[in-house]
Amino acid sequence: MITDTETKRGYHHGNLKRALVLAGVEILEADGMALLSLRAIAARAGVSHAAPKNHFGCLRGLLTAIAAEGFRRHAAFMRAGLSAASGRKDRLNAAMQGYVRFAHEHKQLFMLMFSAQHCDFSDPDLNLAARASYDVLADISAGLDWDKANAPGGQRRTELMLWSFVHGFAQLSNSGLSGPLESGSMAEHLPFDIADIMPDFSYAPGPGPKTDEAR
Amino acid sequence: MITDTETKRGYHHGNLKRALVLAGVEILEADGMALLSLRAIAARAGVSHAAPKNHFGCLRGLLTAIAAEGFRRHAAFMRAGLSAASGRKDRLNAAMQGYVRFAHEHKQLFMLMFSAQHCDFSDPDLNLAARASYDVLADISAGLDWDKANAPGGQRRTELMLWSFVHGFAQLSNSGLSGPLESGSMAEHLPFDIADIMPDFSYAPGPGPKTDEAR
DNA sequence: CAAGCAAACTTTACATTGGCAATATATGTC
DNA sequence: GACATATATTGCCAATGTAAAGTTTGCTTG
Repeated sequence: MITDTETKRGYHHGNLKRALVLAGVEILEADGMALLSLRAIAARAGVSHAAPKNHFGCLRGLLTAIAAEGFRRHAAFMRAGLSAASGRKDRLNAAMQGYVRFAHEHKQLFMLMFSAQHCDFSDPDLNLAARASYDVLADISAGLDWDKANAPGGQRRTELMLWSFVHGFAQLSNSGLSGPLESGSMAEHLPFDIADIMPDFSYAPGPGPKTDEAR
Repeated sequence: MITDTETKRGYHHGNLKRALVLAGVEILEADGMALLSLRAIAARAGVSHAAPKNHFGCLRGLLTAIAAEGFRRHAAFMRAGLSAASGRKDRLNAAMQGYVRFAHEHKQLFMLMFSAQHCDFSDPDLNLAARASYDVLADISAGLDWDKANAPGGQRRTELMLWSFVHGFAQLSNSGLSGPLESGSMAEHLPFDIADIMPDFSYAPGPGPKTDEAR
């Protein structure tokens, strides 16, 4: 019987599909995107460079699978930081800080995860993983009335706003373009507390009239 | 005398450096990033594949120059949309909408502009161009008191917030990851009016009390 | 148990790519 | 006009992704 661990017996690998994804992540974290070639991944998994074709169609398919793994770790990362927070606002902040911290601690993987050049975003598996990651933020922001207009679809817009904001910051601070703009430590975490910049947000338990309690 | 236009006389090109950048942008817009090879760019400019080395060191250098050109067009794009707007709030909205619209109408170029894999963000020229683009948003947001805490460095933080927000939205809507989340038309422009989501921001001419003109 | 068969992996081959070195040609300066 | 320099070309190389054909393994079926 073949275990799920890194077993490998002779000709047949056992679980090459998983091994390739893991090898890819390792190379990504160790050497960066530039050295993440199909041949390098295959070599690290101990197979020939043509082996991946059986499990993923081409390089793009393999990179897509690696990105999906990245999204799963991304979601887990946010949830882990979340468990320490108690209040609703604290939880929201923790999730967003986790988002940025993951991007910072796994620059290359994060870069791949959002690279349309390398990944196929129409892939169901990647979509599912990305969606799960998005849902972490969405769940927390449930009931958060950030959209004062309270228009139909306001919840979705609030989620998308949160995501846009935190993702843009992560991307910019990672790119180094915001580097010359700000001093170093700022890039490692969100320099904003949601409660500071958005002092008027309020949690609305029901679809009642927008309360202006926070002013 | 050699003009700045697409002149080319015999062996020496005249202004190959510029021609290569333009050729790169054209290929990018027509065929996408996947076909943007050093050889393809050189061929389109009508020179051999080794010619670019004299002007840019390697492919990375050329791509960096193309990205810089992208940032200049990006800034010009925002400024163009800006001229139609009158009020301060309208101008802020116009700039942000312009940001997103440029990203949408020039997906590939926008992608390259923020790709750390292809560009050298430490390049002075690219930095200058990116900074100029950033300054469009920064100028408009001058005096915008978004940071309620009004802490020292609040202006910088406000700028960075705006940039993060609009850039994140552009990136996500371009990636198609927000596609399954929202209906199509939403991706083409910011579904938020700054005045809607931020009804309490106020322009502070001096350090006086924040006026509530925007409601 | 044997034969067949499909899946998994390897080997080989090939077109394309970016970079390097050597060479050729044009431009400018004395 | 001659020499130095900038500019561009040719030829070459290692590395890459993909495709096709060949080999091994494990499962199924008679």
